[in-house]
Formats: sequence, structure tokens, C-alpha cells
Amino acid sequence: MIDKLKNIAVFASLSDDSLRELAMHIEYIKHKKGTIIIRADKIEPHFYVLEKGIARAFCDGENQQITFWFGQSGNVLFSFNSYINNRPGYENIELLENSTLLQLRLSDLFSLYDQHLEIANWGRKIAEQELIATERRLIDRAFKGAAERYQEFIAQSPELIKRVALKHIASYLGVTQVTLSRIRATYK
Amino acid sequence: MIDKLKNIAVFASLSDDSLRELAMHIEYIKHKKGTIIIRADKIEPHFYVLEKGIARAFCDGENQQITFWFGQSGNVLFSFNSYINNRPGYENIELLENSTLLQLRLSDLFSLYDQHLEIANWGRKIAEQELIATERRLIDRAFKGAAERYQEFIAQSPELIKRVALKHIASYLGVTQVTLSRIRATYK
DNA sequence: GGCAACATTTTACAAATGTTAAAAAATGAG
DNA sequence: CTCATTTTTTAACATTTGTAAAATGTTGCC
Repeated sequence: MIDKLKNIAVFASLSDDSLRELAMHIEYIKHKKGTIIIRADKIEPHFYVLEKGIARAFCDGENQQITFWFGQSGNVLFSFNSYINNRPGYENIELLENSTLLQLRLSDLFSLYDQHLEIANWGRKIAEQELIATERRLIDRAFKGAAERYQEFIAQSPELIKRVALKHIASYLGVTQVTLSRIRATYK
Repeated sequence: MIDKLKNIAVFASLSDDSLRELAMHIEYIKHKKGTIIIRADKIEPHFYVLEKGIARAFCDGENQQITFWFGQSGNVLFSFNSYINNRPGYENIELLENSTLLQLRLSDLFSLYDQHLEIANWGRKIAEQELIATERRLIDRAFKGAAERYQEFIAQSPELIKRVALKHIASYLGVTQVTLSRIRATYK
């Protein structure tokens, strides 16, 4: 089990001791493409790590869904508001492919944070990495046009372009699908 | 010193023991309005807490500055990329008023993270709170028009509206100053 | 294969925001 | 207080992006 965890990106920095602690609380689960694993307006009691598959987080609007996050193999996957504030979340998380996940109760994770220094710092780094990635996206929206953001998305996430519907990528980039189509038509 | 720290929002949750540990490494400093306390492209070796004053973080573009963050009394203030990745940052931080700050070496802070469980979890929560606030802003950009974002900014940050130049608020909201002026003219 | 459901592109038009420049208002130093 | 500087507003026009609807393309199931 520990060797298996070591191969997953988010666990790579942890000592065997910490991995053993975590492994005691981890369950493997599988879900099919299309499963909504986390639902808005519910307190989600688990923290997941995506072992295999692709996921998206989205919010529902009146006549649109906005995808604001993609997860790939090795990424963590949780309801921000449940995890951080113990409140119902605003986001849904959908699996876009048949996936395998590691599941960990938040209550167990929080106990580990309060008992285990290395795991507490691991949790800190997870939040910090998400933070810097999110802030970069916010800044990119200000400095770069939609076309440039699309080009960079292709460069940085070649897997996602192949495997994710364009309508999801459009809202992730902050434009409508029509605009994304126009951008794509320009670079043909 | 410890009692003084307790009055600052970001320290409120810490035990006396943790506050004593932190206090050993904290220096008080003052700076005048207009001081750029953190500069892009440098590794910033300190972590600051704003005791009194207002600050903004901005990036320089070709013919514009984009403000993407405001700090008020009790907020922490650091170069994301220095703090998180030990690399030169992309942001400048400017004090918009005469300010008093608490200064802490990152190297000291990281030592505390590696030695002190409560402080490690305190650092985790700081990152998590920034993360959730940043993500909310990214989502708000998708669902709300500029006028609505302005209204909410007024409601949530009445102090900032009074004390910060509108040109900074415009870029924070993701519009030009001309557009913000038009929005303001509408609600008169 | 053929059909139904869904995804993507295209078109025409509308709305929002950006750009540039100039005027008006506010601020701050001496 | 006055002048110079900076900030904010206003105006005219250009550009980008959005909306709605139709056309085309793709996928998967029976």
C-alpha cells in the first residue's frame, strides 16, 4: 500500500512513517464516468485523491455551468468550503472518465493534522500550491486575452485538451463556447 | 508583546505558547505611505503582518498595473512565490498609507513550521483562507457582471472604498477605470 | 447502419467593455 | 491660498465578447 501511495504525485514528499499513518485511513474506491462525487450545498465529509481519471469542479448558474478547476491523476479533490470552513460547498465535482480514487474521512485527516507535524505541513503545502495556481489564473485573466489563455492551456495541459469537452474548457478559460470556437477557427 | 499580538486578527486562534514562540522572532517596523515593501523579481525573505494601514499587491504590465489583492489591519502580507516556492515573486506590494508592520524572517517561520505543530496548522489555515477567498473571486468573475462586483465590494469592504484610489479598485474588480466610472455614474 | 442525443461550429446581431483624448474635480506641496 | 499634479469623469468610437438560433459533426446504443 505504501509503495502504491509513493507513486501518486501528492504523496511523493512524505516519509514512510507519515504514509503509514495516512494509509490506515485510506480506502480505494472506483466510480464511473459522469459520477458527481461532490455536490454543492452539502457538507462533503471526505477528501479524495484522484489516482486515475479526470475530474472537473463546476458551479451551477441560472442558465450555465462554470467549470473552474480540473483535476488529473495525482491531484487532490475536495469541497473547499467543507474542508476549510466545515460548511456546505458551492461546487460540484464530476468525474469525466471512469476513475479510481483514494478516499479519506475529513475527520480522520483533521485528527492527523493535530497529531502529526509532517502531515500538518503536507496539508499546508497542498493549500499553498492550490493558492498560487488559483492566483496565477486570476492574474492571467487580467493580462492575457482569451486567445493567449487558450494557447497556454494547450501547452500546459495537453492531456486535458484531448480528453475534456470544449464546453468545459471554454468556461474554465472564462469565455463562452462560441468565443472559444472563434479562437480555434483563427489558428487553423 | 503577546497581548499585543492577540489583538491582531491573524493571531487570534493561537495559544500563548505559540505566540511566545512567534514573538521571539518578530520585529516591529514602520513605513511611510507609498513604500514598496515587496518587489517583483526579488526573493523576499520576510513575512509581514499589517498591524495598521492598507496595502495592495500589483503586477506590472506593459502599460498598466493590475491590483489583485488588498490587505488591511490584521492581514498577512508576503510574496507568494518567495514564501511558497522560494523563487522571485511576480508581485509588488505597496503600502497605501503610513503603516506599522510585524516582520518575521521566512527562514525563522519555516523552522517554526518544522518544530511546532500548532504553528504549522496556523500556517495551513492562512493558506486555506487565502485560497478560498481567491477562488471565490475567480468564480464571481464568471457569474457576476462588473456592476454587481462593484456593489459587493462596497458592501464587503467599506473601508477600502473610502481609503483606496478608484484606479486600484477598478483593476481589482477586473475592469478599466473608465468602465468603473460608468458603473458609478449609473448608481447616482 | 440508422437514429437520437449531444457537442461543436457558424452566422447575424446585440451588449458590454476597451481605447484614446480631453475636461472636470480633487489633492497636496510650498 | 495657489499652482502643479494626480485622479476621476465624460465623450466618441472601436473592439471584443455575448446571445440566439441554425447547421454541421460526433458518439453511442439498439
